[in-house]
Amino acid sequence: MPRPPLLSDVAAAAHVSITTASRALDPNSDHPVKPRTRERVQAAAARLAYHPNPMARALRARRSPTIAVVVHDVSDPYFAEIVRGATHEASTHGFLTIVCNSDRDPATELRYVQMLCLNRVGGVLFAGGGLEEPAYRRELRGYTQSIGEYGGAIVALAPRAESWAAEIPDNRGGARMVTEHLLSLGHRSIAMIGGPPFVRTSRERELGYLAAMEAAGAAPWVTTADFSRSGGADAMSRVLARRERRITAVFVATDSMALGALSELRRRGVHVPDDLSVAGFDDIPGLDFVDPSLTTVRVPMAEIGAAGVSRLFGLFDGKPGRPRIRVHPVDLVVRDSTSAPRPTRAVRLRLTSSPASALTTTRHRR
Amino acid sequence: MPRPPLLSDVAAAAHVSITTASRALDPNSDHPVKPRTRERVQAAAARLAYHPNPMARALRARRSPTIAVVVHDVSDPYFAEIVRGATHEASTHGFLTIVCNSDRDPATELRYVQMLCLNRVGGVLFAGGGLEEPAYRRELRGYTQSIGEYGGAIVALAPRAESWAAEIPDNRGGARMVTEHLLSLGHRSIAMIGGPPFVRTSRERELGYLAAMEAAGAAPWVTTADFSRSGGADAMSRVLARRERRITAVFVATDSMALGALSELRRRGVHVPDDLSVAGFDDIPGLDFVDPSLTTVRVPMAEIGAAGVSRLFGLFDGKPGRPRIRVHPVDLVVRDSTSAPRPTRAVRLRLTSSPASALTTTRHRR
DNA sequence: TTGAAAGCGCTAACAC
DNA sequence: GTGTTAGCGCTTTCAA
Repeated sequence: MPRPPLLSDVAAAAHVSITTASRALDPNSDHPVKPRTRERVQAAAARLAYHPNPMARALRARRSPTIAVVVHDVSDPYFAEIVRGATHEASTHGFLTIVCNSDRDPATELRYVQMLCLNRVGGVLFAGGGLEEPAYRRELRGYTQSIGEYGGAIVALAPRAESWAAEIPDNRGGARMVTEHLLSLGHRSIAMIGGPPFVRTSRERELGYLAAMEAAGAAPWVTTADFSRSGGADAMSRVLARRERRITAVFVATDSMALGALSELRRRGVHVPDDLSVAGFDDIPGLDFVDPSLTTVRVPMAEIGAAGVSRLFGLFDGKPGRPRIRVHPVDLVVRDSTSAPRPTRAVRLRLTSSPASALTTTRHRR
Repeated sequence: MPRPPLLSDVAAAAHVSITTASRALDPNSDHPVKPRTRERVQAAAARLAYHPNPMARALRARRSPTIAVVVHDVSDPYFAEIVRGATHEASTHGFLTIVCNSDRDPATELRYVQMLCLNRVGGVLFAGGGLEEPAYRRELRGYTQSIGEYGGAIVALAPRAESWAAEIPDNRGGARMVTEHLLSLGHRSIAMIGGPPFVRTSRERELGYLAAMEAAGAAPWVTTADFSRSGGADAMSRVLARRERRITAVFVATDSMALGALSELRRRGVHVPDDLSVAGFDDIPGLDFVDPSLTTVRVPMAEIGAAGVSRLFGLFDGKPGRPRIRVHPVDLVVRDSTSAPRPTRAVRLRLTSSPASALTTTRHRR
């Protein structure tokens, strides 16, 4: 196989100059080209199987046909799903997707963003939350600013302090919804295992929980953990250790932590949902296969990844899109890990007085 | 912030030509440069925070400082781990990593590889197995060949028909090991749920199982499924439906399928490991948190991803590395899903009595 | 030891 | 409508 065909080959084959060939092949060009000439060029290009060299283009356009996704951890199903959605969408635009795994380390993330900036990627998706730390934010700002200067776009897929365009799940609404589900089953004593307090997603989910609890006149109780399975397990121990009041249900801020929590409960012989109801958040793949299958809030992760990419392309074309922050609706998915609390006297009273037809209202959208 | 500094800025600041500046800054250049000049240039570069433009370099070098990983599905923990290992290693070399998600669709994979080829990526890691289909192989060969022609490297991370350099897990040895573990516990009637027969990884794992069974004089029995959880669940039904001979243990070719199999057993009230021992393969993250925790074969997925990238860099430097196929050792990880077989009677009772009562307990299956 | 000049493959002023 | 020319930012002949 000889060297790949160049634009000059096409031009020669069609008996036109390189410029004309370029124009005839560029669909976005508004420069006039005689229809017959265009045809000839296109035919030649097709015959030679010509494909423009993206690097030469990129050098000239000062921007490469790639987008990047910055995640905390690709092995986390939440981020993996986002990456899947994003790569798919990007490929439909003829863009390649670079994945940067920060390992939750600010320095690593910063190094990546610098490389992205140097490489003039078309756009960057920040899939996870950012630190509030001033030094980090300042340096990040420097890079993202220069990305903006050469025409690159930035979109956040989680709530952040930076005022970027964003495509985020309805964390607060979802948390309220799942808490209300628990309340409607008759639970009053509902604890929450939240994510790290300095992450905005954690805060939003906590706010939803608090709002629902307050509206119901129930007393909230929150403990936090990192987003890991083992963190969830440890937090669950803390919930169980609490003696002031018997907890009958726990809302866990992410499915990963909920999985850890479930395993801890199993270890201790606490039956779910009979002894304790547990609900998660995200609906990562495979929850149908755990025992008991986990009630959770479905976040359209892949769709959010794809929407982020679409947003990026919108920004290229100069349309910022409003609102700046687009919130994606989430669904409550009721499975087997939640049920009415075990009939202690007080609880039974409530159940009989209020028609708790919870299961019929399970899949409302917001 | 003004425009990023160019090599010409550095040259001007150091009072040398851009040629000299380029040479002074290039560590691989063997062209002589007076030490004092070099120092001056380096100082200027540091002062201006100069970073060479990768796109300009790439255009000239006809190769970009990126590698790509082609996976079947990033959401599959197996591939996600490989991606994690690969991106990490690539970043230590200053390379960015492109992720291509084929969705197990040959046409999609082919489109991606073409884009990679056009974009002159430095190297490509094929993380999954390939099809045997001639048309697919021919077209793929065309692309990979031209990748080779411009100096790009290719490495496989799973056994393939193509004669590329490869870094693969010891599928056969691992399968033998886990089957021997089952045999040593006293099992004789061990079924296997294999992967798709046209995937080499499946075949290798099956070969390991068969070898162990044969060596023990035990009769093998294999059924296959795609690599999904639901496929594993269905296959487990088939195992249980088998009546010719009582199965006491099942080796499942991947953890994902094993997870599906476990959920099916739970649904039917078959206790693991008392009624049936189950072992998987891969050791994807989170297996400690399922119930019962799964005995499996640990594949160093992230290490294989990283080794693939190292291999790529070795190939750049012209050292093919031998052997062409490097096999990574795997470990048996014994957890709670395997134990000695129960006395005959009890098992038969459970197995025959369970299926009917099972269906009532399922709710949300997809 | 240094520098001038010619590209890498493409796009876009600016003529004609 | 078409072509000529000048770069995008860098590396590498070739000459001095």
